[in-house]
Amino acid sequence: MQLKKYTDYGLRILMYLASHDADESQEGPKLATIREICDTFDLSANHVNKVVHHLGRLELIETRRGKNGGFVLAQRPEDISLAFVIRQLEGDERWIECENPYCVALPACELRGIVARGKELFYEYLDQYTLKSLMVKAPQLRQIFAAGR
Amino acid sequence: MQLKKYTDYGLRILMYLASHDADESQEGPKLATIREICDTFDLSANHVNKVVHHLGRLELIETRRGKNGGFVLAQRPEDISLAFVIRQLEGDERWIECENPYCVALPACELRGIVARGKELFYEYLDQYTLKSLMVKAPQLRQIFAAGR
DNA sequence: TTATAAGACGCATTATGAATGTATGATTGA
DNA sequence: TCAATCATACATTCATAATGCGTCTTATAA
Repeated sequence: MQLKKYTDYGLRILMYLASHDADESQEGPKLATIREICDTFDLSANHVNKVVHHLGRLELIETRRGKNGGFVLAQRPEDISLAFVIRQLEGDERWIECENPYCVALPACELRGIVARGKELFYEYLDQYTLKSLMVKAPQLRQIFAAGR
Repeated sequence: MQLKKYTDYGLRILMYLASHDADESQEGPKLATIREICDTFDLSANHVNKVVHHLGRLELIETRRGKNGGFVLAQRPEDISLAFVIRQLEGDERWIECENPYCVALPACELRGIVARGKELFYEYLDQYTLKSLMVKAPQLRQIFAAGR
């Protein structure tokens, strides 16, 4: 019972972009690249590649291919809900599996509903927070990220 | 992000025992056996073996070795918190991993605390429920379990 | 006291899925 | 056209959950 690294990477990428965008507010945000992210967080390019692609499909970031390509946030940090990001990247599966294989107790079992409601509470809580909530210490983050490249 | 089958099995075993105990209220509960559980839920004996052992160490059930051995609930269903059972069987790990490998953003990152709090909310919610809460449809469960053997 | 039925428990193996890697295509700018 | 960049399919590795096996210990009945 743990979030996937995949999800973790996605959140880190968004934080990186949020810090990056704020940085260059004058002349519009410069595009970040997969390479940059990998250098900063010491991650595998292939994996980050996939997460970036996924974030693009979710329209959380805008990607641009070709030379000088890259990506930026497609929404304001305060509009990106952590619940949404985590749910999407995790895949929003059931937290407990009752069919497949089928459990005989299922027709009379209360557990499924209880766990499902607990899960919803988790996400409702996360829904109070946005990418902006993660940027409370933005100056420090900018410094960390700048040092990494 | 899903509960382990191990945890699931543990909960099923407890439900089985709760239904079973209530059944024989006259002359004290008869011992259930691993074989019975396996037959009822169609699970592997080896796996159930381990879960039973674990439940015993947690003092949720009393086990008896030797011929005519088996196990019964060691506490009343209303005293067995679902939060406790799930936490223990899951192993109560972090839902997000920030060190190991270490993430550069950690010193300025808000995510860890947010996820940790969400996790606590999940368990606080579960803490409202007990094994007894799972037995709302006890008669139906008894019937299902009886048919299985 | 012996045979047997039960759990205890360590170790080995298998299965699953996350994590990572490789390769190539598509797109864009210089 | 070339090089940089994301897009995407496919393959491989690795971690660990899940399962299996064997043997020990304990308790009871015959």
